[in-house]
Amino acid sequence: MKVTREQAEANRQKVVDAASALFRKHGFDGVGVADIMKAAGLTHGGFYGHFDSKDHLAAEACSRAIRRSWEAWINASSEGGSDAIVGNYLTSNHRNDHAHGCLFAALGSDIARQPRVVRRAVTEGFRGTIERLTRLIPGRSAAARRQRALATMSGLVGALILSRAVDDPKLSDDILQAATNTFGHTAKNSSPRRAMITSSPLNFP
Amino acid sequence: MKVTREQAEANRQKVVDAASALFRKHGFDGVGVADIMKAAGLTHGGFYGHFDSKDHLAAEACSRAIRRSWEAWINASSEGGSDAIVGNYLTSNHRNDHAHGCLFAALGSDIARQPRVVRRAVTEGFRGTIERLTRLIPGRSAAARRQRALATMSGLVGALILSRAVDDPKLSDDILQAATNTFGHTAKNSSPRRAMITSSPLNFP
DNA sequence: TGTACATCAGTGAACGCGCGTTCACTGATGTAC
DNA sequence: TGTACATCAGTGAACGCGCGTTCACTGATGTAC
Repeated sequence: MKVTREQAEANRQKVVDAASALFRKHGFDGVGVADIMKAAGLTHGGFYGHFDSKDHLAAEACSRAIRRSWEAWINASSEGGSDAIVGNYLTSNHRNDHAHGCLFAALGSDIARQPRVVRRAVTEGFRGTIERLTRLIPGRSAAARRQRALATMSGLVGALILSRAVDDPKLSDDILQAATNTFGHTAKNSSPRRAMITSSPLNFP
Repeated sequence: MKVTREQAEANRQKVVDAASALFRKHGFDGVGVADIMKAAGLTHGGFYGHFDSKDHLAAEACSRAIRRSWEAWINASSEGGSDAIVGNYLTSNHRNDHAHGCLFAALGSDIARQPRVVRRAVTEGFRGTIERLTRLIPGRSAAARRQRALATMSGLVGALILSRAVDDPKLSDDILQAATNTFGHTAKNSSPRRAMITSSPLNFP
């Protein structure tokens, strides 16, 4: 049955949103076109009226996931600078909620194996994130700030991925804790601390 | 046709080695049992004489991949300490050769979605790596050294994953460079450098 | 040591299933008059 | 504004393919005598 043009556009957006959550939760190969359409309240047959292929949807879903989540973190952390971002990012809430968290952490090692469309979308999303992060980070020169942004990003993404990979909750917490202390506090050479990592002041996106 | 017991055991090892490379290169879902057996010079039918399931092979392949590669880096870097490890790890050779590189970087974000056997194997491999890394890293207390090991590991894995995800070679190099400067040099607050990242003194495992 | 037989590592066809994609169809929407 | 028709968003069956796994079979190995 046909549907109004606005409804059709709204349905399209629901599909992208559903994909953006499901891909992050189950991986690109762990979720099918039919699953995504079902989550959006539709049937799979109509998929190709909206998208050229599963890969094209994946590219859109990645762009949106990156923009949404990082915009929220960066906006919420604009006053606290990079330390606030680290604190908002490295929470156990974020670790436990793959579906709405950082796409680089949820799908990072898969992206290198994805087709061109997806990699391009992710690369642009990454570039945008780094640009905004660079503005928030202190440093003498623009180059120094960008370098710190790139390194901080690496530390955050790596820590979240490892904390999720590991089977032991204690070890997982240790990883988040170590990364929080190392990347989050300006005083870098401090000895281990026991800051709160169990929840975030920001209910992350 | 039957085969000597030693030959059978050798074949089994070849399968694990093939799997360890192919999984890192193409992902768990990107390679099939038949592909692995073919790479080991066998046919797929004999697979279940050696392994209970694809997942059980994956667990063994992960253990071996982690042990092999990290033993090599740590042994080769034992004199230079953590700086040497960072230098040996964050090379463009390593970035370009997924099949023989760090398993955490190659499959990191997939591991959280793998069955128990695989996650357990990876967790034990990670623990072992951190223990050895902790011994190499300077620091006042054991806790401080372990914290530095965990954070350094996060930085390395994250940087390699992002440098592979990104579509633009220049940006990819920038990530490796930033991580090398940040995690590799004891003088942490130095401004950006142009150290060589294009190749490693060690032809990594 | 030599022979006869049981064992079992490896082979290749087959099964069942899920996936990405296609397609004929439906019926409400949008448009021409 | 009202009517008749064309459009097209969404449906659900179907197709082709690849995958993990099973199984009857083969023939060299290992063993009992």
